[in-house]
Amino acid sequence: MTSTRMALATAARPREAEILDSIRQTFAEKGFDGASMQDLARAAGMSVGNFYRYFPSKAAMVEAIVTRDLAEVEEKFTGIAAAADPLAALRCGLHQHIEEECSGCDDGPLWAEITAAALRKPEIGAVVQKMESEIRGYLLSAFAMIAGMPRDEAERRFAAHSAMVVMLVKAAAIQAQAGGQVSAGRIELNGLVKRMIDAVLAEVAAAQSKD
Amino acid sequence: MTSTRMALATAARPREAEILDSIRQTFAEKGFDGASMQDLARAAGMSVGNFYRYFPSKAAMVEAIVTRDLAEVEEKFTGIAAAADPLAALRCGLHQHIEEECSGCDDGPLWAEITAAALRKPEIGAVVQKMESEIRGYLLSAFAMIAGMPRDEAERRFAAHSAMVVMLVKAAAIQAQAGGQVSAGRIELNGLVKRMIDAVLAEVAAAQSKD
DNA sequence: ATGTGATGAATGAACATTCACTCGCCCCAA
DNA sequence: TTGGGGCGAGTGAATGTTCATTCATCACAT
Repeated sequence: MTSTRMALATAARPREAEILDSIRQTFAEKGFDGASMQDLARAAGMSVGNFYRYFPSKAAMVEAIVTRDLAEVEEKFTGIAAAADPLAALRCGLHQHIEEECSGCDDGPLWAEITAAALRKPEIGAVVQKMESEIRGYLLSAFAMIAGMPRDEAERRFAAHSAMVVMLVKAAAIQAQAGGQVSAGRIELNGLVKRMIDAVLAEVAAAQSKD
Repeated sequence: MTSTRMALATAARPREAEILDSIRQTFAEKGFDGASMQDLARAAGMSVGNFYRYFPSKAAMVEAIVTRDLAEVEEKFTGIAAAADPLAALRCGLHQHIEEECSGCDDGPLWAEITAAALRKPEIGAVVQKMESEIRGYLLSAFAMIAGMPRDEAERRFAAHSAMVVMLVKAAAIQAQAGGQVSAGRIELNGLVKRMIDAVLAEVAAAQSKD
């Protein structure tokens, strides 16, 4: 997804999206509280005063980031829902996401910041909350398709499974950016994360035959 | 572990430990960058000037926090190593830790902050890195006992497993503090986390019979 | 007296937020 | 075609606040 963003960076596209990219990077580099308004404005290539016209507060920035990412996620899930084999498509999509986070796309620091900020600032907590619950919603819809059960039954039986997938993906993204282990260790861990995700999906798929 | 800290809070114990507790809370409440030196000093019940005598920088505070927590972890692992059934002891210890993080002990925000800060500030990254690699080391030693293999073989085969356990425990602690889901949902997720940990441990234990 | 642990006011830098202002552009009357 | 006038993006200096860090000073036990 980052590649898409990068590819279009030079082309004509709404100003706000470009600004959003610079905000992402600045938050990732300096932290949520560490990034000053002047840092953010300068990174966006504009004056401080004008910057306030776009984002009156940091919470508004997080909201914009979340909204855009959520749209990308939704797109992916509509693709999965339309696939001939939703289970395979979901599995593949998740594996790919884990791969991407490991190399190239460095969203880990950004989400570490946002996660931490969400636990302190209620406005941000609410925004992040909403995002995660929407993603869990997409997952549950996919689970319902996979297990061949009504949506509300999937909700009852697989709420924890959806939460686990979200948690694993986020944790893996954050962990992938921790510089410590050699690359071999990271790859091994990523493989294990993928197997864990497979195990969660297997439990969902197993409900199909039982019912 | 928090309970231990709390119980001794009023009794006579080294000053630095008390200060450390107040620092933990302040970081958790205001964030790593959000907490000013004056905030930290006031929370510790002392003047700003004197505070610098104890901790000349925020990195030093993180180092002290990490060092103390690491000592607690080491204690737990020596207990596990001495147990009649190390697998059961490790499993039980991990489950208990997941339980604790869910209710009562709110270390989630603190570790979210430290994790985020570690990705930005190299000094903190190094400290956190060292802590996690030591914990992975304890886990690997336990794995070696459980699987009945030399320590270096465990290191080769289960590096990812140890990293996964650390990741799961941390992610669960952070997730447990996110206010969104009702308590029922949290408990379900905790149960699934425990099962995931069990699955990882089962893989380690399974190596025993094969070899 | 003297050393030790503690204080909190002082300093200058950095911060969030506002505001008076410029400039380029487009629409429309003449 | 032209020119004036309004509109909105963009500026950066000004204001009052908070920050990290230092240091002259204090209380007091020895």
